[in-house]
Amino acid sequence: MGRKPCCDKEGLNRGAWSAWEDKTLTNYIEIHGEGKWRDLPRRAGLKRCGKSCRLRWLNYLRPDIKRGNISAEEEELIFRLHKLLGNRWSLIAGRLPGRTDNEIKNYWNTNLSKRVEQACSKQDTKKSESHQVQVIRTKAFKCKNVVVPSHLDNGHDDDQMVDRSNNVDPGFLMDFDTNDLFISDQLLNSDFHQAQSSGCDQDLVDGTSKIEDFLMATDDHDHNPIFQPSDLEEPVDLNALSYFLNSEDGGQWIIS
DNA sequence: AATAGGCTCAACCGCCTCTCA
DNA sequence: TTGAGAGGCGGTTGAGCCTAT
Repeated sequence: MGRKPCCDKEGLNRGAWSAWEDKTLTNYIEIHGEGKWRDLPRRAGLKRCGKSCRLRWLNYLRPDIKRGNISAEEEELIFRLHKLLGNRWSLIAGRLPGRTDNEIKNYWNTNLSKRVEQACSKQDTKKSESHQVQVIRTKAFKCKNVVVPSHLDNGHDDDQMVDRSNNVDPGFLMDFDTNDLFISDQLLNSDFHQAQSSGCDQDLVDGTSKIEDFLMATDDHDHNPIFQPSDLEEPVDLNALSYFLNSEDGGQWIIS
């Protein structure tokens, strides 16, 4: 009944890892390499679940793990990537050498999320005065070429649509059911100078500029078959974004 | 010095995706 | 094409540490 557990939990150690277990796992992986996690505990002589071994190695024992405080630069990058990708911790971690998804997730939950909440409450106050950001977002979703799937375009007003896409940049629509990302023609036309001159905040301009770079990079059809001009009427899924982030071009624009 | 409450982060859980036979 | 198993992922938990009283 139900799914078979990944391993027999009877007689297995749980909780914090001992120094001996760490050493045993490290020695085994140094000799035999990563992978075959299910068999690894038995082969290595560890009384642990394979998943537990994998997690311990990836999050703690790997030699390239960077320990210590997150730098201001890393923090800025996490902010930007989270704004773009949402809670895609592994994707975010992929852009921060030596950092793990678990570490970034913890850091976000304990530090950055609070600051974002504070910033949002400040922004709400600001919005009630000028409605600048709201206007820009509404414009984005009213552009004629916005790709809106029929099951989302069900008569909700713009505000509700914006609420669903709060974790990505304005001009994007995130379908949380399918994880598809939709882009408005405001961004496709790259009218960022207008957005800038209209007085929207710097984060908005930075966010849209990043996506402009993304779209320009994906114009290289030979090297980026995932996203082509003919696809503009189709949703851009996050795998495409992931592909870009993991490409050389992606690294350049994130780091620069 | 004792302790209650808050915080951090390693570890676990369960679901999802990918791979391969 | 399909189903089982392995790996990967994000959310959650709880032990241990820190801080305020």
